[in-house]
Amino acid sequence: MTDALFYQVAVQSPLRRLFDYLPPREASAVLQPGVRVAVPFGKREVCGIVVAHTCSSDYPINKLKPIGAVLDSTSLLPPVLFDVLLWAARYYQHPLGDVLASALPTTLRKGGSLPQQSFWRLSHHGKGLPNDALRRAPSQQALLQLLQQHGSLSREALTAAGISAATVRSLKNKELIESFSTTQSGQGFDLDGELDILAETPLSLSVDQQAALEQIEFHNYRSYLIDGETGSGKTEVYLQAIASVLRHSRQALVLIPEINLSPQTLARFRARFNCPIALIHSGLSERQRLEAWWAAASGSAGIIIGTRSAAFVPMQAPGIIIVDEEHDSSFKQQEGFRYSARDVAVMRANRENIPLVLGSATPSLESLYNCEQQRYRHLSIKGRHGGAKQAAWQLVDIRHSQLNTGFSQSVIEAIKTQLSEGNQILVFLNRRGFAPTLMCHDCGWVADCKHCDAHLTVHTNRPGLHCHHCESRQALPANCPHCASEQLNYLGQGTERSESTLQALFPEATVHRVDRDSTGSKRAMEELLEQINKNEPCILVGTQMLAKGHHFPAVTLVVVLDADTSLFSTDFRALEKMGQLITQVAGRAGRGAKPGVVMIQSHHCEHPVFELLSQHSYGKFAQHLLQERQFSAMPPYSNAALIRAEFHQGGEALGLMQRARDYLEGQMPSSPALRYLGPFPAAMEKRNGRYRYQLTLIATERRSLHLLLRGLSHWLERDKSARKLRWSIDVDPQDTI
DNA sequence: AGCACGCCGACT
DNA sequence: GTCGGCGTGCTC
Repeated sequence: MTDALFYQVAVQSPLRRLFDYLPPREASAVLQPGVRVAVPFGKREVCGIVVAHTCSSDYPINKLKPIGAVLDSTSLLPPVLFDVLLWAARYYQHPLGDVLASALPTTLRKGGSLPQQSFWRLSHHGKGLPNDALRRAPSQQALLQLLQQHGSLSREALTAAGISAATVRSLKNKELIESFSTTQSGQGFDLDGELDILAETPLSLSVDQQAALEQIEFHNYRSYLIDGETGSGKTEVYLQAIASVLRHSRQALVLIPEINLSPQTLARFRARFNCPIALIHSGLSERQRLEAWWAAASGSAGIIIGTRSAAFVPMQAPGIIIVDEEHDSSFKQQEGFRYSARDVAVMRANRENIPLVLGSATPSLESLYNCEQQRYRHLSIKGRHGGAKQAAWQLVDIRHSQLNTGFSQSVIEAIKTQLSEGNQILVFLNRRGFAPTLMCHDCGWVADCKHCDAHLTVHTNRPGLHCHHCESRQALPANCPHCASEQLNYLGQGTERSESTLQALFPEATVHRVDRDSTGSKRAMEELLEQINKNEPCILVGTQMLAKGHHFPAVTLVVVLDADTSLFSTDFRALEKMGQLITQVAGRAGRGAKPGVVMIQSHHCEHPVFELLSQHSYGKFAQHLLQERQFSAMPPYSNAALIRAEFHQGGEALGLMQRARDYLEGQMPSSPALRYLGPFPAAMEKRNGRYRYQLTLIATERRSLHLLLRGLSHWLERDKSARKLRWSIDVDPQDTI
């Protein structure tokens, strides 16, 4: 019993602990952290990941089982990334097995192997042939000679050398050659035979761009926030920073929001660099995902562009991480492992000792705060590169005014003028469907969802009543189900209604609707964008899909139909999000000599945020919000966590949250430095048939919050009644507190 | 999460 | 008589 050896293995399960195993029966060197192993787990065999080895185990030794097969000779996760994953599991209070799995494509998670490449070589028999063999079959002879020269060649290399599949097959049938496969190798990215990494001359930089680029230190960690309005040329700074990294044979990781990678942006990357670019996003097939992941991990890709999950992709030689549109909420995963890819990127860059560049025209309050605290370096890029003029803002007070299904007279006039001048108009309304409510005029009955605390939305395009919070749908009734009246009224407006209103007002104009219903598929969206980019006069009506990432050079008028909903939201980030959205939309208005106009309809035009935003100063607006957050000691001036519970019977979920609060207060009593809020019903108490409650923790000290959450996660895991209902811990939550 | 065991209703 | 509903318990 001198040199006992046990392995601590993480398996994908909701249990926040590791499992001890005996070494595999077949002797091997000590397994390193990150190596995948097949282990017996309950009644099944699963793929686990070695986390550590120890010389003792708390578990009864006679109950320990040995590791089955060892799946990797070396770890798939480089040590620094492995540390980042361990950190993330602790920070977000999530089971390590799940966290480690998020760094692997599904194939590898389930124990599959790395992409294999098949090669052909001479068989034993083939090696013995004289040089002039097969003289009468020239193409077969050519293949033999190639293999004699090179030893072995991949299928692709043979095709490139002009060898047909038929030739290969004949030699195989004669048993002169044989195939074998190995893991695709990829040491360092291939410049495609070019001498320089650059495939084109970079654009010349403005003074601000140059200054920003010069601030970036490439050989150590530091975070930079590049703050520059739409069109100021952030992308060019990224490209030139990436070029420096590639010249040192290091890789660049670029994180982008979901759905945000426009073909134009990708084309720009491809045109600039002579190196392979790996794309990692949700649209990939499993095969493509594995290939892209391996291109990053093996080092064959110089640039990796990906959405949230790419924050965890292994890299052979990381050189820089860039997070574009860092304020975007899609960087935060909203279920399961609730991490923020942006914050993970900061930690990863820190551990890798490489620069991190965050970019946005409308930075998050968190990042601005970090600049204030000197944790990030703030780099501003001013002025639009093309010299386009700033958009003019116009607040439209709609109190007392006659609205035509949501449109004020002055907005209608403005649209008419812009159309007559051959321009495009963008109408923004954050509500899908035709009308958010169906109500009986005679008895007041309202169409409600059976499964959610929400009204059903009237849709005319795919006619029916749809719930926007669960899957439920039903036909549009002809009569009130309560009093049989035929007087059913549509209250309020969604994008479908605005579309038909605009079409009625401007029968000769083209109206495009852009929302999840009209452009469900990627293809539909691309076609629409192509149509819009012909720059012919038209009206675009849509939800926030319109605001994200796309560039519409012919738009000269932007209309925000309803800015009021965000002013009175229970979500403490609603104002921040509204300011970001409106600023982003406004940034797209105007072209060349034609300045844009932004019209905002509100019942509360005197609200200070409009004043701040309309002076073209997102910065001042953000400062204002930061002061409010500081005053109320909310994030980023404090640290928040949200404990949620849901169940089809409300009482039990609420009861659990109440007991969770009691437990927490027993650990650390409430104080100004540690506030407990709730448990309260969630913003929508019942959703999809489940009753939802939440408990909020707000702490000035991150450390004490984490200590508390650590205890709570174990308490919840041990609690018998908690096992049957769904609960979660959300660190740095995005939504309602 | 999976997967088993376990004890009560409508089917060949 | 059994197929199968999902409650409850466990995984080194």
